Amino acid sequence: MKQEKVLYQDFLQSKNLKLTKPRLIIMEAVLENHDHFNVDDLYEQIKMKHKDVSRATIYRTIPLLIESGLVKQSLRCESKDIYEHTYGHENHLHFICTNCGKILESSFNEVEKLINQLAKNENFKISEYNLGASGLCKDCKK
Amino acid sequence: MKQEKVLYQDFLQSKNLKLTKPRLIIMEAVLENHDHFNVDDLYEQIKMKHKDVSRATIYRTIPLLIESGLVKQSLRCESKDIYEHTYGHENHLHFICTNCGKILESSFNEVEKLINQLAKNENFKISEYNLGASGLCKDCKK
DNA sequence: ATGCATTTGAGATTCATTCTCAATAAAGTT
DNA sequence: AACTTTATTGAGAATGAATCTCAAATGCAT
Ligand SMILES: [Mn+2]
Ligand SMILES: [Mn+2]
Ligand SMILES: [Zn+2]
Ligand SMILES: [Zn+2]
Repeated sequence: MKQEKVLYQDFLQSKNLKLTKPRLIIMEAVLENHDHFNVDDLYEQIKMKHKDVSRATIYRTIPLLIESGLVKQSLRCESKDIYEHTYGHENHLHFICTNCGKILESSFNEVEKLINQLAKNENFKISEYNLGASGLCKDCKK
Repeated sequence: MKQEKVLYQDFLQSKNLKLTKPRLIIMEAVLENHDHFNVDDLYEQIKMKHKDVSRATIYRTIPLLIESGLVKQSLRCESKDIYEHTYGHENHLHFICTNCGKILESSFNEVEKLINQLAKNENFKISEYNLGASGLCKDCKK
């Protein structure tokens, strides 16, 4: 919790970026949110808390959160980019139900190893995994 | 080559969809294209051949090609949806270079097995895999 | 050929994301 | 605490991919 905050602040300083109120508000919202979220979700979440930040600023700040390692762009849903906060969350893959939209997560230690091997064969340096599948969840299967 | 054409025609008939000139032109363009392509790529490719089809029709036809199993939505690049034709192409994963944009492909038989197992644990029925990673290709690594 | 339902093309529309720019806030200096 | 400099913000305009609309064209069964 504190850890991530410090990480972000250090990141901003190292880039000579100012520690502004909106940047802190957005970071806190992101850390509080343990789901997959899009920009509008964040915007509403922040408004609920009686804080206020414009959409433009959220759009501008997300790349910073990504570069600092707190957030990852994870999926696309309903033609919107979806994010999730990653610090402290293990790498995982997504099973997306095409019927109800539910997103299941599943950890992928072994898969990771295999993919690393494939990347090595290609002489490719992975910086981010993007693994998933779509189909039907157990409830929608019948 | 013929195989796919027949498959597509059968699909259209089974859905009571008409076998129109634009639908055939688009299908042929897709089959000739062994790369990853977006709608504009297809549009230009078709225009080169002195054929003519509107963008609107391409947008409308791609879902049909996907449903018929000839095409798969594969990636997003420069905020455009990217497709590739799948019939006859083995399942594969994508390594995308964040520096030069190059896309490497790598087959994933073993990975597939592991993911199938994970899906089984979740009682999830996979209909489409979506596997990849971003990072630096061998040329951009230095 | 004729008639009817489907499909097409052109342009309008939508909507997520990015951009612009005047007003504001951060942070360093006196 | 007031002053300076420079980055950042908010509001709304702009962009652009994808979708929609509707009159004209086409496929297809008779
Ligand atoms: Mn997730
Ligand atoms: Mn591919
Ligand atoms: Zn479901
Ligand atoms: Zn590269």
